Amino acid sequence: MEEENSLIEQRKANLAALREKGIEPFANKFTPNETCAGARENYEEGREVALAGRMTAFRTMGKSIFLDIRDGSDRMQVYAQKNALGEEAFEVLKKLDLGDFLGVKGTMFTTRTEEITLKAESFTVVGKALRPLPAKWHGLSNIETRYRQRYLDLIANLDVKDVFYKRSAIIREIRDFMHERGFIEVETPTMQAVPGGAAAQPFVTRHNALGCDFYLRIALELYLKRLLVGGMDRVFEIGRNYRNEGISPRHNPEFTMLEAYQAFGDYETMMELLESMITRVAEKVVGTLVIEHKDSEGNVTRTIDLSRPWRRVKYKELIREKGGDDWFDISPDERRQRAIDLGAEIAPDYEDFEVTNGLFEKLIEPTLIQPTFVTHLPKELIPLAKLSPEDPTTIEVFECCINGQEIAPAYTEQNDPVAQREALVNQAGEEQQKLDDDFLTALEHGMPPAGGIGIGIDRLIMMLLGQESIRDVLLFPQLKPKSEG
RNA sequence: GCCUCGAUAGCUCAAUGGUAGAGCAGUUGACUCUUAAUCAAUUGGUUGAAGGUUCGAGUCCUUCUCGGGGUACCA
Repeated sequence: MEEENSLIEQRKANLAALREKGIEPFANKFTPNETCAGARENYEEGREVALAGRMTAFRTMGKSIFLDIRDGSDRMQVYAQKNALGEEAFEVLKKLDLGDFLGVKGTMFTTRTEEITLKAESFTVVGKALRPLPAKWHGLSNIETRYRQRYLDLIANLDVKDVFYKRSAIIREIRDFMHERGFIEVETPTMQAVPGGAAAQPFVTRHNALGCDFYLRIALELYLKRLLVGGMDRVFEIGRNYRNEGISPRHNPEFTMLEAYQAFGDYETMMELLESMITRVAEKVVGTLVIEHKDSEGNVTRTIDLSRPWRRVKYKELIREKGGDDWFDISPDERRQRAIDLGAEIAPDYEDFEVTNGLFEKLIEPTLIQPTFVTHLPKELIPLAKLSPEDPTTIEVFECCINGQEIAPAYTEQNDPVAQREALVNQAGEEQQKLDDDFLTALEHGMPPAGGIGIGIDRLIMMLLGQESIRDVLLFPQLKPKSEG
């Protein structure tokens, strides 16, 4: 990026040498008639093919050369002989650098070591690499370079590439699933005048022509509910949320969320939806319901069994399990002390329900490795859901935890505009959702009862693919820019 | 934000406070079935940046930059 080094100068010299011979190393066009994988599948001795790819290995044998080219599908060995290509072309080939893009025409054959190989009859240089690629054997392991220059990571580490191919397959399966269930996919504003639907710090941006600030959305919820009011009974959106908060192995400032709303459903409808969706995606993309997470040495560190049915348990039961049967009978001060004694970090300004929730988030959630629907959370925690008739201090919601993380919350959505306004106005705790009057106006026009769910797609993918950091399922995780000089 | 660990050749890594090194790739040469090709020779460094201590600093100290982990914030 900065000053030249000798490796780059060498490659530039090779580029100039090619041009001097009248060869344009960035040829405008070479059209392969097959992929490397296709050529392997359709192998037939003597079959003529044209393949193109990046040269990733180069083994000269005097008057013959073995080299590898790689495209998006696979690798293919190419065999080049001096007397087949002609002396001039052979000399050109010898001056190519690892990383150059090459088109090769020739015929397929099998070497003595039984490797399917393309015997070159002609080749075209279609893209010259002026910088060296990471070493082929040690690969690229510097974490910062892997994230800043993800393209190098994708070239050097095939398992990284596999993660992102699978990420694509997972999202595609999810879309197919939702469409089969009669949901339609919509797109709602990412720039919002009132950032609602969650209580997170937003990013602010400025619209010059309108002369006002907008917020990047922190949730999709309130716009999708407007669509329920409008008669779109089953809607979903897969989109980016932005939260101006800390970065960690489980948090990136922008992350992908799926939210779905189904009119005349409730939180139990959403349980069935989530179980069906995730088990299907796991079977189709990962090929199993038993997910193994491994450490860097390949030892299995945890096994997640997604077989149905998943555990269902009430929030208060889990709290009593961890905090004692009398947890809800003792005084708030005693609860605070007990939470601290148990090892939960409790800030001095926490209100009583936050103390209990601290116990849940710090000491219970991380232990929920197997899929678990935690239901009936205290009403103070979520203002957008309906109270539970059997216990009106709680709401009809679940948080689905897998792999020690919250993967998906779902509610029986509040559709009473008066109760909704009250819940938003009277929110307890530090963080509050902003009051979105346009949303409340929409509710006053009548929203059907509905079940709604939000699925953290990145965390879901981490769980399914055994990745320990959200950065390893995001192609370009957020990093601080390198300062100049 | 706080705590902590780290940054050495293109890549992966060494180097008691005492001459900055290895493998790979690169360069030159040999070789028409190699595939981490092999063999021979060889180039390559402002040790993340700036100061300081010392006869002497990659190594010790201070500040800064970037990154990893933890923690706080994230209903």
